[in-house]
Amino acid sequence: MQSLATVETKTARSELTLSTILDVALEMAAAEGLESLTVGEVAKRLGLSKSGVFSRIGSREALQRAVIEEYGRRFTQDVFVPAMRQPRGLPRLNAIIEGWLERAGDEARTGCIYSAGSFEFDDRDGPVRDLLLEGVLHWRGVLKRTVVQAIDAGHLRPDADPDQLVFEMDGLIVALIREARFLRDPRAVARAQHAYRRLIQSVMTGVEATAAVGKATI
Amino acid sequence: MQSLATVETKTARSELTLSTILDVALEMAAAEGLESLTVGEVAKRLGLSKSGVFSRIGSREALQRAVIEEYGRRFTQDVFVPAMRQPRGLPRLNAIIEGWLERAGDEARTGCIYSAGSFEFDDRDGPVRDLLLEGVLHWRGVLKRTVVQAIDAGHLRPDADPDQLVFEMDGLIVALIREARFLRDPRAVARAQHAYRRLIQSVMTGVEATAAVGKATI
DNA sequence: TGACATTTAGCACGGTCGTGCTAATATGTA
DNA sequence: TACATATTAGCACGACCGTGCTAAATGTCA
Repeated sequence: MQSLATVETKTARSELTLSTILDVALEMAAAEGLESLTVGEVAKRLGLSKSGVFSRIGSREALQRAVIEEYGRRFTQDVFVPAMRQPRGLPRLNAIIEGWLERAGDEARTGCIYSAGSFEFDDRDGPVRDLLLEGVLHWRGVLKRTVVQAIDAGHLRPDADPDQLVFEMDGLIVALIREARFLRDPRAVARAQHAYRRLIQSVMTGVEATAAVGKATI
Repeated sequence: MQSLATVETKTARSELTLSTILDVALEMAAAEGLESLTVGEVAKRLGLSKSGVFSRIGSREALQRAVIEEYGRRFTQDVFVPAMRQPRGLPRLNAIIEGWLERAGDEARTGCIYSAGSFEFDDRDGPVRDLLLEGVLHWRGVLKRTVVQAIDAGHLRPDADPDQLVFEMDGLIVALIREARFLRDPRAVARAQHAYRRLIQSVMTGVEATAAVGKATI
């Protein structure tokens, strides 16, 4: 009973350090990958001891999981939440991809945990992979619903294949990140935008849809 | 002088074990990534001692480099060499992509060193990254030349942007590999083929070009 | 068969990793 | 101020890493 209260007081401090741990861990994981996320390195960057950090996070894997979840929250906040303010159909779809490409372009420096993680954990089963997969599938689900809505609204051709479109759009993000980070081509974002424009135009229907694309400045 | 002869005799045995080392290292690197390629694990899989393996390879990094080069040779042999037998222009381009997608589909199980390596070494400079980059740029160069030839031959529209096309095609491979390995979707190859067809048709010119695509059964 | 060169094994070193256990410190309360 | 409690540091353990050094095994040739 009182232990609950004391727990709350206890967590007051430690949660603050926990959140700073998360911050630095997120930065590390984004820059160098989830696998090179290391307890000692996090501690060093914070000026803490290794065991001090460890006692907060519980385990390395728990830290990885926390990082993934926090990254996912921020991603949703940055990309999907703003796009939801756009009207259904093509405008919203454009807003999602526009924001996504923009963010992926920024990540040329910081890195994307989900894209890099897709290749780090394509062969390694376990909770971390599960969490990554869950995030990817979630966003693809949102994307697919948006595509379906665009079809229903008559913005996209009724014979368009939503799964195919989702594959190509999500693939475009991965391709963009590789182009920017590995090949270090500053034109990567422009190329991805160009590819998206071609893709969407090949499944668009009428004139007002074209106007919508223009409005979104894709 | 005689030392040269003795060197040749000496290498007779060791080169055999070296090539088996390379074989197993290639398999490991393809399955789990270049970074998780480990001297002890290679030794264990071969029933050799760690130092026995080490004395052959010189260093871990040298083994990684050897693996990359051998992988590149095989890739050239499997994809580019056969495609070169096709006539210039679109037929050859189709053959390259067709073979590439096919191979990438197989790699759903084995893995692609260059694709995974693009994300493993996007932030880590050094000789290994240089070698990976060299390979990627080389194939993209071949791909670009082929695209230019297809434009010159009138198969592709003269205003087509070769660099943009190369980005999209190479990106498609990366997207396919992620789709197959991380998301484990068996329809990945079909999706990538579909995407390629749409891409190429958006830059094609006439009727005989369409026939060429059909001939290549893409 | 015996001498020799080559190839492999044994072993140790220093390093980093994740993770427990225990002591010291900082904090909040009576 | 003194005490209880929450928070962090210190330290050690076992595992694995790459890499040298030295001895043993293996094959080759006179």
